[in-house]
Amino acid sequence: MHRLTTRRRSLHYHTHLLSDSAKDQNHLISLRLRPIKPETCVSLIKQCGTIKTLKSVHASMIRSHLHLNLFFFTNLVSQYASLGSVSHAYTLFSASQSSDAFLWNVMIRGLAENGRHDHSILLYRQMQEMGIKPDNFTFPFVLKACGHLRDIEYGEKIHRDVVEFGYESNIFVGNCLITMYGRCGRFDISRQVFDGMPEWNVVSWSSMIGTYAQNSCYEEGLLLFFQMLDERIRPNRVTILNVIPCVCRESEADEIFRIVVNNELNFDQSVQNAAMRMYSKCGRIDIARRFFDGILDKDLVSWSSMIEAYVQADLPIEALELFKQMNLKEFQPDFVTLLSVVRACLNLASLRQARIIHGFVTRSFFKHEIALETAIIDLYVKCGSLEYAREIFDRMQERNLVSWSTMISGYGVHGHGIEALDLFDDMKKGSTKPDHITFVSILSACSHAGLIAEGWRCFNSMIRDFEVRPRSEHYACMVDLLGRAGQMKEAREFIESMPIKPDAGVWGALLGACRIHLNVELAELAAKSLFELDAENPGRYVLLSNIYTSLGRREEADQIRALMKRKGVKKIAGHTIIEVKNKVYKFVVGDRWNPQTDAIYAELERLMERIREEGYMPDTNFVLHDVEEETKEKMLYVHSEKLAIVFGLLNSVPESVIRIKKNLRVCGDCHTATKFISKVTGREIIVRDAHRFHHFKGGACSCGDYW
DNA sequence: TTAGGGTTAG
Repeated sequence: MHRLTTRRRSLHYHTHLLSDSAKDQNHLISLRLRPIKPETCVSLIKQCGTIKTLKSVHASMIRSHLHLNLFFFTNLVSQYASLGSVSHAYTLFSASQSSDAFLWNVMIRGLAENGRHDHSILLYRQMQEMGIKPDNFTFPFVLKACGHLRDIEYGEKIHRDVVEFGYESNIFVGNCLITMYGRCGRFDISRQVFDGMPEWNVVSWSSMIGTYAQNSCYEEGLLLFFQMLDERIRPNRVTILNVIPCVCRESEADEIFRIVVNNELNFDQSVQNAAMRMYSKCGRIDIARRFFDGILDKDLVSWSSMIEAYVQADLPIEALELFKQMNLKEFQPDFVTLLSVVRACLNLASLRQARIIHGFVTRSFFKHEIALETAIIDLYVKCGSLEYAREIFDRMQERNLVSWSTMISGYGVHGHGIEALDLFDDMKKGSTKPDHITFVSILSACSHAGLIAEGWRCFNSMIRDFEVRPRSEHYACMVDLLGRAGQMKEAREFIESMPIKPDAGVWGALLGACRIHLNVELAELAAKSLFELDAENPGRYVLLSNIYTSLGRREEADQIRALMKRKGVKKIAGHTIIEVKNKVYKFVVGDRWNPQTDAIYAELERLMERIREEGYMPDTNFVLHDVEEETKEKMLYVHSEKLAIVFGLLNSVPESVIRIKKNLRVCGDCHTATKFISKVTGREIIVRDAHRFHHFKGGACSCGDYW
């Protein structure tokens, strides 16, 4: 990350140099005309806009036999550093015969401002070893460096120095302490410093608010902001930038916006960008878009923020469209933008889009950023292509824990348990140690593939070999593993033997297993806990209701539906998406929005007839409504999965693979029907559901009917 | 004092 910051900084300097070059030309000409006088020396140094000019001034000073005293030295060091040349500054600094705190401060600041935070701290240490006392200018620079490095230990040491040298009541030092502790995640100490200060300025308030924002203490941040207004302190634009991340409600957003207007604060680009994010976070993507459209000179952050807003709002198509427009305007996406765009694609499940974005990344400056490469591996996994995912994984220059875990879980969700285990073995041979997430990946891979003995082996090796203590997620994976395999008694005993209290994930795994094996007794036990622990989750109620329906216990199923209504829990509407000829189409149950609706329904009718001849029997247990059998069958026919598949069949070349994505778990009847469809049409159909992947081919599914 | 996000599972 620091590398990126430096890169951005140098880019900034570059433009800065260009704009100043004309001014510098005049500067150089005037230098040649007259010798340098001591009294004009410092102002000449400060006017230099490029290293080249500064070097000429420096040379003229030597040519003019000017005595380079400490004051001139310090100004030269400072100017070299602020023009981005730390090496020149440091050479000069080291060459100085004498030194004082001023010179050291300038060098420490120069290092910190050029992203060399660790060196800046090192220099602070050396300064003390040399017996030079730090002053009220030293502390802010070096505290800032500690904040950047998240080095709280050294930050605390400097805090002790602050007390020792008697700068505890200095408002500037205090403000920097607040920020340093905040960046290190200790907002509680920041608050102690804030409360202990003898006086505050607008920076103190802003820093404390920003600290709360950074540590996700939004309530506290907002509270302090309004307290600040009560104290009649006028906020500035940085206060606004700091408080904006704390805003979670539309009414608060309106209030902040009103304050900006009333105080006539500069509504510049960064405030506009922030306002945009504020409204998008409150769920008002429309207002965010209005702000975006209103920004006259949009910068990369504006575009990036709006794209991310669409991703957050689960509007991937809009996000990608904006990305396209951004490229047309010849904005080069950077690391942050690309990560957003990858996440947009992830929600779309479009392999074609994944290829395009991958191409973009490959041509960009950031192609070997591990986070981005890993995100793309995950993207290919989620778009159904393990081959591409593995290709990138194998070609990575560097892999970290996350890359390994991603690839392992990729094999897992596609039901390739053996490959996941092989990769896990490879990982163990190297220097990367698996963590708790790797174990979730490998255990769920075993579960998806029904590998019970291997699952047990992994679970037992967690603490023994890797000192990873099982968490509730791992217990949930084991319950899932045992339950899917029908070992219901073992699953129950496993839960009873847990050393920690089972959470919703554990009970949910048991309930899911009960749905497959129709075990009402255990289902009711699990549901009892779930209706307390996870009362808002509609999926839990639907599962139990389905179990009752499957066993013909309609009254109890009705009771569950009534319970949902009473509690105000709404079923999530299912939908399926499919991409055809570069366009993404979305289907809901009984959908008639598609322009090809008539053709789809006609083909559906024909297809259903054909698979019936092959032996398909509609499983009407998956229809919740209390209606006649024949109507039930009709309702199954129009499930979004089936509509999307038929649409895919109608609009793709023979023998191509059909890929669809469902937002919920695929319905049991659709699963059976899809197996038959893959057989009669000879097509491969890949379904991504909320849980895993199903590869349908020749009448069978890769999940082995476990899901 | 300050800007967009932070990759893996469930």
